[in-house]
Amino acid sequence: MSITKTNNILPASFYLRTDVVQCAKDLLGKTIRTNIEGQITEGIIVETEAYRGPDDRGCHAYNHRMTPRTKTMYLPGGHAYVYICYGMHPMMNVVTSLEGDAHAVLIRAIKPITGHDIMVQRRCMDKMSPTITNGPGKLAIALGIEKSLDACELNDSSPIIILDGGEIQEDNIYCGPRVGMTKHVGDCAHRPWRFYIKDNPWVSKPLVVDYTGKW
DNA sequence: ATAATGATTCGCT
DNA sequence: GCGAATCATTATG
Repeated sequence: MSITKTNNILPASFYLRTDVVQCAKDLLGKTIRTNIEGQITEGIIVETEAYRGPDDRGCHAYNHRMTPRTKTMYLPGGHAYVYICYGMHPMMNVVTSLEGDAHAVLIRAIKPITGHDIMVQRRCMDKMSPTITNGPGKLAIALGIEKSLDACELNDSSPIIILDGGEIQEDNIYCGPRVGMTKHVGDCAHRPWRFYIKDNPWVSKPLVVDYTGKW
């Protein structure tokens, strides 16, 4: 994997696109950086999932559901949607599309590139290992992302930003069913909206190699 | 006010 | 591979 990182923040136009599935693919290879009280950590996004309210049963905003939690998803693209899962795990999502259109991309795994020591400490590990950020809850902890950052905008003065970088070749993107959709009936459960970089050791789960970028 | 659920993780077998 | 941990969030009364 040769991924280039720039120091350019992704422009608002990246997030304001109306195709959240495409945004999820395009976020692969980008760099997420947090600055939490001066502690800088960065990682390359290697796995994502698309959630598309209102027609997606797997999405919190399915059927236009509006609650105190989900209202963040209705913000315009370029905001963070952070919520707590299983009562303890923070999940980092990027809101996309236009205001009122509840689409978001869950970041499921990153490859650490800056601030390894800080991440190891936050994860209470004694050394770097692939398990440090290979899951949505894990990477959020490693990056210091907490629920209090919910609804914050991803601009140059935000504690969370995403930097542009080289695009991943289509041939190097695999897709498959999203994780945790088993109970959802209908074809929503089978929509291959989980994306990951092929053969990347930092993804959360081994490949479910049924697809190669086609659906 | 109460009960059910979960876009997970970790430890143990 | 399996099950517990643990509580925010939601729906319902």
